[in-house]
Amino acid sequence: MDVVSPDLNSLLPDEIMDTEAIEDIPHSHPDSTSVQSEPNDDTPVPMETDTPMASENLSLCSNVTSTEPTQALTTSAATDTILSISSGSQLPMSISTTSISTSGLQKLTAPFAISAANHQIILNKVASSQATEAAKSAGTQPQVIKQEGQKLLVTAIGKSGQPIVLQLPHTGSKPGISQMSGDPKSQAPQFKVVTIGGRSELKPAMGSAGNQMTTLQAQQLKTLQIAKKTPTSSAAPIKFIITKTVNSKGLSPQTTVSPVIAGRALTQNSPVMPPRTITLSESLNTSIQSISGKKIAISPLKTPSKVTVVSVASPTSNATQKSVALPVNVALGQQILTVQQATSASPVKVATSQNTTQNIKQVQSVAVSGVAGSQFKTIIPLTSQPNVQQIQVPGSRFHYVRLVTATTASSAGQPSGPSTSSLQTGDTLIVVFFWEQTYTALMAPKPLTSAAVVTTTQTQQRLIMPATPLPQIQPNFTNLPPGTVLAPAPGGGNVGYAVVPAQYVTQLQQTPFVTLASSSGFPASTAIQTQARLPLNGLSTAEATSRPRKPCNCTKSQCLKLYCDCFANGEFCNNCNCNNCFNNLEHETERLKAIKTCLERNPEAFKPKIGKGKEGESDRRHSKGCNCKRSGCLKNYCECYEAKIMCSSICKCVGCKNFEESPERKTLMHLADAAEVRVQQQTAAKTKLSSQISDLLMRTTPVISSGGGRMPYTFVTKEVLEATCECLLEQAKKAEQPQVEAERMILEEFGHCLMRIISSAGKAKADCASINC
DNA sequence: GAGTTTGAAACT
DNA sequence: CAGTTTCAAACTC
Repeated sequence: MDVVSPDLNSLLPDEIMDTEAIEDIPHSHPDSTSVQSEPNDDTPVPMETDTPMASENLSLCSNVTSTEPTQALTTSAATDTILSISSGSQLPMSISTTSISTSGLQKLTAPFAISAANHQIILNKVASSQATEAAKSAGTQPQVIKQEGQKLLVTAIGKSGQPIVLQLPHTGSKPGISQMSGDPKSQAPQFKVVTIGGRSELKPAMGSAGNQMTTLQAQQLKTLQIAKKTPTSSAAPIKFIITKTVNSKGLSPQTTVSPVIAGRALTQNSPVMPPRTITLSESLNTSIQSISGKKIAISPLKTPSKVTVVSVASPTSNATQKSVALPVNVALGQQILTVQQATSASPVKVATSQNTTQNIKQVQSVAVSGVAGSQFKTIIPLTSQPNVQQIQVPGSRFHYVRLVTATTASSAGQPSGPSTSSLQTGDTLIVVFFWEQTYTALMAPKPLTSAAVVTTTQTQQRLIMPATPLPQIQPNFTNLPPGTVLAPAPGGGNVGYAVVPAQYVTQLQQTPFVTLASSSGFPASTAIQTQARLPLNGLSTAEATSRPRKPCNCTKSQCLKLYCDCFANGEFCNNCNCNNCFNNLEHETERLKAIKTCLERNPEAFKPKIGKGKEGESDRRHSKGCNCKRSGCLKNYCECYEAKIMCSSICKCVGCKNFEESPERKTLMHLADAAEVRVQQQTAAKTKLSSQISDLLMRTTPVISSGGGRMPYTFVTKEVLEATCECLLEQAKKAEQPQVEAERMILEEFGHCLMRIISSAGKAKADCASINC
């Protein structure tokens, strides 16, 4: 019953394999700077990242010591079941994924239970009903996972400053997370949604001891929630999908990453100190492995502060996937941002479907499934998860889900209630993971170009991160230019992450492939709108309008060098005049590489050259100083002058006239000020005129945009035009002569027609038939 | 708009 | 690190 293959055992650290030992390991304090449990150097740790840091182990395993390897579940006919476990390290986890065969599950006399010990999340089967009892004692409704035909979806939610911690209290033999009482005979596929993250009130579900809970609370542990799903008609094996794991503070020993099949994790690892390494890993390793009774390390969290990002299912086809590790390191000062994508070398089996989606809806969870039967499902716990908000974008096939903490959601003016899901099969889910309020996400062009992207490698999801320094990742993370694409999707990578400041989303929205900007129906209270101030209906926000950017004209640099102002400012080229531009989402790989190169050359390449003084502009100065020789620093060639600051001692300019007492400078400044005043006056006049016109239109058409009213022009339908023309012709016939009189009558009639149209529009009763001569 | 000037960025 | 080249913006005509 407890089966762990010898090979697997050899790969797993002792802490994982020996649950008894794990239980005995005391919890370390969150603030503790010492690692209480060091990884066993002698034991290869498959999921270990290359960073020798303390980490936490997230494991799916049996709480029972595996003494019967031969009992490992063998692949059954129903091979849909996939237990995906990913490694966050660049080293592909050989045991990263595990498939659970239905037959194997049937062998289990006891249901699976998720237990945690020694900061490890252990999904194991329970040999007794203790788990159920424990859960009941904890006051939680026992969650049942069918042994057959069920899919277990595990996800996690992170929050700003408090990444999800995949840590569970030492439950020992009393896993209280989920209890099983499934009907072994049931062939109907069922879903179990394991939500890691969310509210603290769910912690009792963990079934952990009181002291353990304390540890968990201190660690801001996110709870596991297993939602029962109604069985579906088709028999399907259990599918484990761990989408995200975050560890805010590492108390426990080793290991790293923990993403899953389609899960992706951005983990920031640091022993106890601020993380030195940021690992954004996508683990698509889907090596199917038997799990019955085995201990399976899902993804050990290697270090304390881990920020796991998102996890949108990456649709996979039935085709065999290649195991590809695509580490992309972005130098961030001393940090290394690692992006890893790994696909499974083994055929990925996907289960499906609309039934799944519907079932998930029943549990108020969001499942994203691919199309054509080959899909992947992402679990997004919406149920009783105040920190999850679905963002509906009318007209878009893509669904956005915002994962925020309650605090963030509240500050963002989010509705308190959980959002419901309306995802359909084939839809693409975009998870917006907010650490800060400025987080937002957008979809890459590729998914929009083809429906197949949903299930193929073209699918990309991007995480947009704020330009503002992240408490967890700063300061090095700030070196990343806004718009940095963290995870390219080279060679058909399924997922990509883009780090883009929210303020630039507006810019991106203006691009053809951005879909967030949509018509009415976009929730005004959504995070994206409130936080990123996304333009609506193509209208630029005040922020966008106040920040005009000159289009570049690059011809040779591909806009991937600092010659390009767009690139230098961390922006994507948009409406530029550049040629062969690579500064866009379509060239994520190249752009990322260029950014990396620039950062290697100058870690502060993307930092503002003009530092802000602490007390007003007088303290503003160029970070490097200028080197002007001929311009006298009184032309825009000079970066100091261009920034409207005076040269400082660090400048190496020759013949500088850009100093306080310079008469030339004063003259130029006066001229510039005068010109600026004129421009402002002109702008104000235009704005006033525009406002007056708008006001006039509003008065004439009071219901143009409210209450489902239609825009005035929408009333000018073909029928209306025809009727109007008939009226004019009729009037012309009446007039006959003289010509001047005819023209007058025609114009008058035209005016009458217009008035009728306007009147109809105003009454929101557009009826073309009403305009009759 | 074409050509020139300029200085930062990139390169050696 | 200095010198040179490349580049694109600023500028001039």
